[in-house]
Amino acid sequence: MPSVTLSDVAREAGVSLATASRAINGSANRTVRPELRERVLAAAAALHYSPDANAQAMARGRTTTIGLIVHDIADPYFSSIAAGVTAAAEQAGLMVTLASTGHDPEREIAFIEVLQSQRARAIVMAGGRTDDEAVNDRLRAALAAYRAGGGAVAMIGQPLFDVDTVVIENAAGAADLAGALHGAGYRRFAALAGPAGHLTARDRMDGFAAGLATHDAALSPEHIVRSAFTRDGGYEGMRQLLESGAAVDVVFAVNDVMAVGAMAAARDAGVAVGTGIGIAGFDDIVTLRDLTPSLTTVRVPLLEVGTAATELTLAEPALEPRIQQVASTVVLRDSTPPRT
Amino acid sequence: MPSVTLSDVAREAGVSLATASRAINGSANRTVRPELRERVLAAAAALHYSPDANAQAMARGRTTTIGLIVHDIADPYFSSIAAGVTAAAEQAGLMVTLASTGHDPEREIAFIEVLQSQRARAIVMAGGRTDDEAVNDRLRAALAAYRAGGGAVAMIGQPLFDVDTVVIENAAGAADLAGALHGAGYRRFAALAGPAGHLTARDRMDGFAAGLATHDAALSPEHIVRSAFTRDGGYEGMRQLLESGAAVDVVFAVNDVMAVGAMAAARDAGVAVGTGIGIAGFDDIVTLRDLTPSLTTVRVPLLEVGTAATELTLAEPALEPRIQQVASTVVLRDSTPPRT
DNA sequence: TTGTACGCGTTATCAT
DNA sequence: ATGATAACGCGTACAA
Repeated sequence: MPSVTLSDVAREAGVSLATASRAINGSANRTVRPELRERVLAAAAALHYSPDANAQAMARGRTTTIGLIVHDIADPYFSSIAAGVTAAAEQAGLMVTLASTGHDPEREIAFIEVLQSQRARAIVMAGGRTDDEAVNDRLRAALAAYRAGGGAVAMIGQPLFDVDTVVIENAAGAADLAGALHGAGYRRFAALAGPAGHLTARDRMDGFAAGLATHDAALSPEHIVRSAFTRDGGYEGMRQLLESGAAVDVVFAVNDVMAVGAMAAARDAGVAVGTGIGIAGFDDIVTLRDLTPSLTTVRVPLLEVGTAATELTLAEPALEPRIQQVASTVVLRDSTPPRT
Repeated sequence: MPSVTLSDVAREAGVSLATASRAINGSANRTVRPELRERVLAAAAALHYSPDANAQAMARGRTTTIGLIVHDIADPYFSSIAAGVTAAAEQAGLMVTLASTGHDPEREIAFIEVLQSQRARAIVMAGGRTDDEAVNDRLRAALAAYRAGGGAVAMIGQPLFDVDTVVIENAAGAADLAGALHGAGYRRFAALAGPAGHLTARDRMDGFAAGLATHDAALSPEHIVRSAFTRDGGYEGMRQLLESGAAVDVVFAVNDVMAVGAMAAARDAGVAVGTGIGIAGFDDIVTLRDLTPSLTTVRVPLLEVGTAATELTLAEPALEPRIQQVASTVVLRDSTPPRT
């Protein structure tokens, strides 16, 4: 209601609007006498002046907003990334606008358009993509339109959209994991591979298989079960695997939450995780570090992934899309004890 | 760069700016002939027109933004709330601006001011407060200034700031938990009480003690240990408790992540959780539902808390601050098996 | 139903 | 160093 404007401050201080503006934003060349400056600041304080960011955005032609689009902010994978993004954004003096899409590409597109309307400086997009090229094309188009308007974009995951991307070493990490498990004495492998079209899941599976191949081991097709990329998917997949009576000594779940579901399924089936059957995941979700047995996984520095993506969008635009790899490292824990 | 404005669209469609505006925003009384309307929409599509949200905000005098302030978005407690807020916001056609403060009140205040600058419609603030009245007063002042500007505020936690609040039944839930544990046969209680000034921790402790009193049981002071409101705090507190050689059969940690730390400490000390010593938490963090043994806790419907808070801010402003209780319910699990 | 013109709160250009 | 004043992109009385 008592929306006090810069004009009010100027009048109160007995100076012109221009001077008030200069005194307050204190931009580069603040050509304003200290005396007046004080008067203005005092007036502003007295009137409880709060600059209107929207008006500033209009006048300056640029906002102070960065958009973050994730599949599900309640998922620890994404919330860790979000923590990195908010930290980097604050560092840069930006506010982050959060969109949680519930895995719906339509909403991703809608949010991109909204962020474009807000004239957000940049958009960070996280979350595994699928191989649905119809959807991908529309996403590409939305991003292209946004970028045409001067916005920067950074993706997190795999380099799919010809924009700056923070690439998570899914294949390499999974390959390393395969090697480590083989080194620990495991020989009969199975995998909870996630949904068919899921690219992250696919990369991890491919990497795991490649890693096994390095050691003359292999993953027979009947030991690969597909299910949702979620805790319940992991549970269901593991249940099926156990029910099939497959002779397996370790199972790789393509992410930690699926591994958690798998552990639960094993327990429910009376199979001891660790001694009875090994289970490994991917991501190293912090909240899950105290599971029993502790979960073997591949650590992805999610927080840094978030900050890296944010910084990418803030850097000088490059001609070529930048690809920034972040290393993933194997963490062997009790869910895959050495097999003698 | 090729920032196409409404004027461009109007010109392209051969109509006035006003008509273009009416045709596109399609507000209540859209007094525009279908024919022209089509022309405008076609022109907008052809030119890839994207309305400038900032300009709209200025002209309309209100934004489409709601702010969310949390302590740490990576914490599952807050990310669950955030999920509720984003969902409710999308429902209402609003974008949420996220601030993760790292538990720093100074940054909370700073963010409130930024959100005020953005002219955000509302602010949802989550996160336990302390009894530091100096800080609380400054927070109160910042919120008052924001509200004076016409913004709505909803807090999540305890009714501390004379604003609409979604109150989590900390005391009642803890009391119920105490009763349930007593009913399960536990008699020698201990508690990891969190930091001294932490109001949420205090409420839960008070409730727990009250619940015990109902059953003629009690919590002796030497069985109350104070430590950080975190996983590591729980670990450390439990370690101290065990080291002290206290004769205890169940320990109540004032939140789930502390309980997780406590479980880890018990294991490291060779004490079996469940059969050896009972452990209970508070919150029922979803990601933690697959712990072994499964954790007895008090469920707080965090997602609904988030949506409820959001809806409170969007409702017609009331004269009195609204207080909305959300029920918390005891969930007995394997970490506190019946004691015979 | 449509168009004209003003206002929203700032920044920035250009004189002074 | 300071002050008018023109943008910025849009919504909306008011007039036609």
